[in-house]
Amino acid sequence: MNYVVIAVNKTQRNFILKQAQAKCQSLGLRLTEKRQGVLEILLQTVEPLSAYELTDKYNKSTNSPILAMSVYRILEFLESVNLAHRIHSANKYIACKSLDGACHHHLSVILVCKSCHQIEEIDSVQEAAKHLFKAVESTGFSAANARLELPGLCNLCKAKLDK
Amino acid sequence: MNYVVIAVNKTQRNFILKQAQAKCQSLGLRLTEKRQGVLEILLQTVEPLSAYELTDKYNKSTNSPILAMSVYRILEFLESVNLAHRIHSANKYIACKSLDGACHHHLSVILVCKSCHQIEEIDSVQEAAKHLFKAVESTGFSAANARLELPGLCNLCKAKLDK
DNA sequence: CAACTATTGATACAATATAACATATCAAGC
DNA sequence: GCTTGATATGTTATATTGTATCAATAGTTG
Repeated sequence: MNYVVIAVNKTQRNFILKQAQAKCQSLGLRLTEKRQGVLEILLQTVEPLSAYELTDKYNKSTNSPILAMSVYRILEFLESVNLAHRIHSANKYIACKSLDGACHHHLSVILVCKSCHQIEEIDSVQEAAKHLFKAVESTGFSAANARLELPGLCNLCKAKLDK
Repeated sequence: MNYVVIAVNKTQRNFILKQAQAKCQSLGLRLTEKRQGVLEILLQTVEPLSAYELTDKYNKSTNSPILAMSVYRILEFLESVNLAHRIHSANKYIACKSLDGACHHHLSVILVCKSCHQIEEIDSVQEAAKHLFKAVESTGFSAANARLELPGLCNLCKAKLDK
């Protein structure tokens, strides 16, 4: 069972957006128009986007443009409520596409393909991740609420390289 | 048992440098003077350094200065032979301070303290890391030779915050 | 409405990283 | 030794990513 998907369709997008709205409200925060707009673009996009790419996409899809500066601020906000993730190894950003309320985020695992640069956030290794976190915490380090970026080769690229 | 240390003394540094020399030689590669110089500075420094900080330190300690461009290239080289690691979440670099031949690098774990920004590369969670990697690989993704950056709070900072 | 806070706009700039081409150094074969 | 090819470094320019700062606007609360 894997509730995290790569490409979300329109229905899923709207569902996530509604959940996002609810989440912000329950935290006493505002998912403003611009913030929602940024999140929507991230949700519509399969590959991770840099802040500037995101800005461009945003401005091509609207007549009230936004500045890169604001996008950075909005990304920070979205990250703080776990609606978006920053991929440090690529300096890019993705929407969290979990459909089940984003409850696993304290130890989510993100696979980063070195060849095609696609990102996949997987839930199916929760158990193993939990063990690793426990092992780490037994050293005295608090690794709570961490995201794990795992570089490697995805299925498709491996197949291509095998040819 | 933990063979990875944070601060290495002069004896350890020389030992690591010798191992590094041997390693490069065995790979048919050259650990040139500049490359060794960069590695030495990384080894002498506890905190991770940015490429530019590294350049400055290098140039303060020599009369044949180096350019940031070269430092980037050298870091790339050192990384390719696992003598240095890039900390993506900080855009900084550290020397690998493993004293036992750097054999664990296909799944090393690096702890990054969000408060003091200290880095610790730990070997003591090998088993748990191995399991996680296996779980990931069972999804079809090849995560071999990956480094895991784990953000969190280190022992010392946790103690401080408890006060 | 007034005062306050949160959000966004706008400009400037810092920090990080890479591209492109030139030059130097080293090792191997002649 | 000399040439040649490969590797390494120098040099300059520029791209990319991210932050600081202050002004303006929108939303909220009394």
